[in-house]
Amino acid sequence: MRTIGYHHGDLRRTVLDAAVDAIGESGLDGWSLRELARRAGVSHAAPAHHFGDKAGLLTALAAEGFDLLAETLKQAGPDFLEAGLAYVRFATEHPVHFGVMFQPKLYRADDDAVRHARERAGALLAQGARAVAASPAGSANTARAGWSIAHGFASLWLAGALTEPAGTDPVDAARPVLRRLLEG
Amino acid sequence: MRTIGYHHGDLRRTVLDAAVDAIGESGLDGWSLRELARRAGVSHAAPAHHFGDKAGLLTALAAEGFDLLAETLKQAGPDFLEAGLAYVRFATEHPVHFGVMFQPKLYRADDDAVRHARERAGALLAQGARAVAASPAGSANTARAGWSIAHGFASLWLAGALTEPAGTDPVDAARPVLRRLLEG
DNA sequence: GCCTTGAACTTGTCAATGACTAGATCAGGA
DNA sequence: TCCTGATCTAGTCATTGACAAGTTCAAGGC
Repeated sequence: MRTIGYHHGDLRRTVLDAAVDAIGESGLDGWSLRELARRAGVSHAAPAHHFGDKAGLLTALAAEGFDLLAETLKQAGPDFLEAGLAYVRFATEHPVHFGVMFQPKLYRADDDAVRHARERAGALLAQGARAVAASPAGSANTARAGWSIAHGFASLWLAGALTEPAGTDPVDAARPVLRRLLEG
Repeated sequence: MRTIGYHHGDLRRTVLDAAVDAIGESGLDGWSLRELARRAGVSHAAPAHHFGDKAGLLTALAAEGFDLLAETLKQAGPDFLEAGLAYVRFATEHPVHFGVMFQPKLYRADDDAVRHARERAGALLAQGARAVAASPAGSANTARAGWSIAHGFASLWLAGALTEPAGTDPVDAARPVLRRLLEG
């Protein structure tokens, strides 16, 4: 990969990574395409070639996020608790992706790449959530309950709403919480 | 209340409402202070007098949101299921407030009004979540589980992630899901 | 009735941004 | 060698957020 000269060589990835950094530092409002271009050392219009506009960049981020989530869920297997913990791990390890993914108004949710990745993750998610279903009658609601509790815990954790001792691992903190759904 | 003349009479509320409308229509990126000023029929700098800057406006929105949530929870009483459904109702009836509240990077989370309102809502929330706790030992985690499942369901609903028949009431849809936490 | 005071709002301004257009550079294949 | 498409630069314009300074108005003291 070349880093100097007319052609950057890997601008798309570089800008994407810079966006994750910038959003992670300053939130979803604290970044600009021009700032990303400056970080990458290219002209202010270069990112537009790869992403079109701001929404296009977030669309790419969302698609990447659903892909990463699908991979994480795949490795966790079909067990509910493992899938739920994997969900929390993904969210806390990729907070920017997670934050963008579930705000469809920020990007083009009907984009092909996004839709495909989302469906792939959705299938794996349903598989994990189905594992917690006792009675077939309530399986749909049980699946929703499983997704909700994992998603809710991750969201609250990222929002800083859960007061935990500093240094606590979010996955460790999530385990006894997710278990509550199994025990009653 | 006067609507014409040099003094608007109720600019703060008008701009706040306009912000909710604008964000509801175009998302958290699709609005500007100047657009809100135009909608309210005042000069482009008028909103700044009440909110300082963009983050100031979102801070006011967040504070209002926590207040509204506290009221809703108060009416629901200490029962977990009722509190959880009230939480979902609040989120779906005030999606913009809800969306802002749990993105602390968008506003000044250490603002006095916000902190006060958040603590008030938090106390009521803990009360509702405690009602689901069976064993005192697990009560902290059970409370977290209750909050997580309600928050998660609301978030996924607002994100359009839950595929329900059109016209379904979110509170009705949430009831059997939240119940899963009680039944196991 | 007059003046003071402060809140509410306007006008003017500037750097920064998003988006667009046209053009330059480069790599690879026919 | 030339052609084609992808990649990036340079230039531009309306819009925006933020700030400074000035204007209007209401309410209360005298």
